[in-house]
Amino acid sequence: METMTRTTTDTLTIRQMCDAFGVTPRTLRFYESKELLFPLRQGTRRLFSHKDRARLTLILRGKRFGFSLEDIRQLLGMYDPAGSNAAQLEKTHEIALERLAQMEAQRADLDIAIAELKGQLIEVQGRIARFRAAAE
Amino acid sequence: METMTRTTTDTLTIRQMCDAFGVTPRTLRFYESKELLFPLRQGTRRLFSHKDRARLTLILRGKRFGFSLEDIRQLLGMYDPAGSNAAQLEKTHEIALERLAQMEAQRADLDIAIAELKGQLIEVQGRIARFRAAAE
DNA sequence: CGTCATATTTACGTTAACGTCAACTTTGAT
DNA sequence: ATCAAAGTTGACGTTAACGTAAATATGACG
Repeated sequence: METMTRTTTDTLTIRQMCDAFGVTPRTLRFYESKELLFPLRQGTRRLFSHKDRARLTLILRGKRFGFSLEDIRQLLGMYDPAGSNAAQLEKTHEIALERLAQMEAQRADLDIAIAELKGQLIEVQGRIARFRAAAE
Repeated sequence: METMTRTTTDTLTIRQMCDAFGVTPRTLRFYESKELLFPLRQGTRRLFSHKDRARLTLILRGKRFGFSLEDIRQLLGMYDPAGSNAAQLEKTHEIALERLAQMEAQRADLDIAIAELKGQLIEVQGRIARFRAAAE
């Protein structure tokens, strides 16, 4: 039969987590070691909560934007209730403002790049067409 | 028709290039070794043309989007007159279409991330405000 | 109970993208 | 002519972000 992972809890094993997000166990353990994820333990085994899943979503998205794991770790502080003192909150706020500016700049940059790439695409298509026309 | 002997440097030395783009000599030499740049030589010294500058602009932008140098190298093929045969052009076209899709996906993703980040910012600002209110 | 799949820790290996030195050579200015 | 500045080629070092392999543990199942 199948291994019935009938989980009454809303936590995922490391394998379920990997399947859900398309990453390897090594990656999840690595992220935990870097304090990006904080899975619970059932004995020695990791159990990933909903919160971990939310964080992993943000981590992977951040990576797609070219952010380093350290950048991402600091950003994740915002989603934590951990900011228990004023100084912490202030710093988190500062970092977030900085990242926001970064991302908006990146967005503008991206628009330019997309426009240019489209232009070049048309160019290349033209060259291909002329190639074909000359081929007969 | 036109005279072409000018003293105005149409090319830049490696140092001028570094100052203009905020990179190190090592980086430029590295990019050359990876066939991303093709500076001319005056004896043993490198001279960077306008074309090299255009390419470097694209390289640095690509990096900001999280593309690898290899990804970027392939994309740069589009800006070359090097696509001398049909197969080459076709492949370049294919790669460009792929990157374009990637970038448009990234843009959509970025919009979501920006919106979420703004939401969290408001949250954090609220927490800070409450902290201050409680501090008196 | 023994087996098997799944998990864990430890630790060394790998790739990309440069940094950093060392040991020349070249060139412009004095 | 010389001397410092700027440039060159190796070649080894470094960091981030994992990969990979070995030895061990644990829990479910027949």
